[in-house]
Amino acid sequence: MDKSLTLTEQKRLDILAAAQEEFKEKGFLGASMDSLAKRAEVSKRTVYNHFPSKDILFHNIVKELCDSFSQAVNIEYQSDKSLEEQLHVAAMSELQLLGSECFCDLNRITLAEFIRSPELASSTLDHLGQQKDGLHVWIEDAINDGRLKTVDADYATQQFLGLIKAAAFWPQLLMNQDFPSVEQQQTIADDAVFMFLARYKI
Amino acid sequence: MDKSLTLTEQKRLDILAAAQEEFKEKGFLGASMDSLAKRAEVSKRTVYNHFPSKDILFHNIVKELCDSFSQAVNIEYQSDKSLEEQLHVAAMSELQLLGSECFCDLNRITLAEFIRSPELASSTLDHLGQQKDGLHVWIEDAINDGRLKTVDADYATQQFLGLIKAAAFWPQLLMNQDFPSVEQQQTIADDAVFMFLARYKI
DNA sequence: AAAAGTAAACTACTCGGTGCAGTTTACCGA
DNA sequence: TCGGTAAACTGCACCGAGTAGTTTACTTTT
Repeated sequence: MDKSLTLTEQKRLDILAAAQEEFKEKGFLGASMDSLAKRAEVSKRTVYNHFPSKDILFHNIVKELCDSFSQAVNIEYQSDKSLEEQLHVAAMSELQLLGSECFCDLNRITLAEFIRSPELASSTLDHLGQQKDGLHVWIEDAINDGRLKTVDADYATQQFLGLIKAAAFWPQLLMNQDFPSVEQQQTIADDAVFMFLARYKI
Repeated sequence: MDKSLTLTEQKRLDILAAAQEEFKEKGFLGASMDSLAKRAEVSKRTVYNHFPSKDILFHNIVKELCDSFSQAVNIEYQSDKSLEEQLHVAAMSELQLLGSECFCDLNRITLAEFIRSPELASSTLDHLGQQKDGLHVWIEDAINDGRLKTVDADYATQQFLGLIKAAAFWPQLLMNQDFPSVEQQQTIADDAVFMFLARYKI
């Protein structure tokens, strides 16, 4: 075996990559198995040898993409550091995630289908095991440490991420806006931290 | 002419109503003209007599729905009232809009298609003439009146609405969450106003 | 030689859209 | 109020294109 994988595995990867593009561009219904096979430079039969149906292929794509983000935003509460500093790191790390190509791809692929059938959304997210958001845990820890007011951590997480996504996610997803520059990201993060702590810091 | 419309107009409205449901449930690609005609209790030929193609029918639906929201959130800056009070009114009025059945329908129908083709999004929004957001103007006025720090009004509007939508729009659209109760809406509005003014009030 | 890949034809649909013959409705002059 | 005409509606068959998925007969990899 030379540098890399067996041919079969390589074909499988080609198919997954082509399917990801196809689904991203045309959505689940619009994607065609013929066009997808052509894209992967693979016979259609080979596609069906690897993935028995379009649905199964789609779920594999979604799962693969989700797995690649299972780590999510990892932030550990540290009682010896300032809340500002820690939250700023969290915000920048979230911004980096939002700006990453493949995270955006995942959302383009899934959100359109999720809007149409929210039950599919919840079932998919359940299946992936709702990884408790790192920020959520951080807020709980900060509350328990007596440094944040006692509030619903879910709700507060929503607010913090909402501030960031309003500037660096939804406009890009829906309106093709450019992703913020690094300086703009700093501003977005600063503002989110400031507003959040203005409301919740003790 | 009495209250009721001519039969032709009535059929037209039946078709539009059925099409709206069909598109909402199945999306543009998933919607079928046959199923839609059956829903409207109308011959398929009649559908095509009123609307020459599926695309044209779709655009009519979108336009109709958009028009019904052209007023948007109307808020007039008043220098003799507190910023808190005015913003709170704006937030509650935005929340009412987000909670309205038909606004949600519009978004279910359009956003899924917009995610897939942002150029369609911007062309549609251009065509509808981007009504300058009332809140945007309000912020500019408040800045000019020297009561808010000088900032990009677009960005600040985004933040304010982001705080609200994070709790009362996206979770409902994507995860089928219940719309916030009136008390929850009060909390959401209070928080958004507080955090916004903490950052921008002079 | 077994396992996997290939191209192309094929099945059994569904869909957007059209044509048409016959029926219903709206309307207008008498 | 009546009768006739034009326009609109109906149902159904039909077209061409495209779909997911299968089968076949053949070639390449391992």
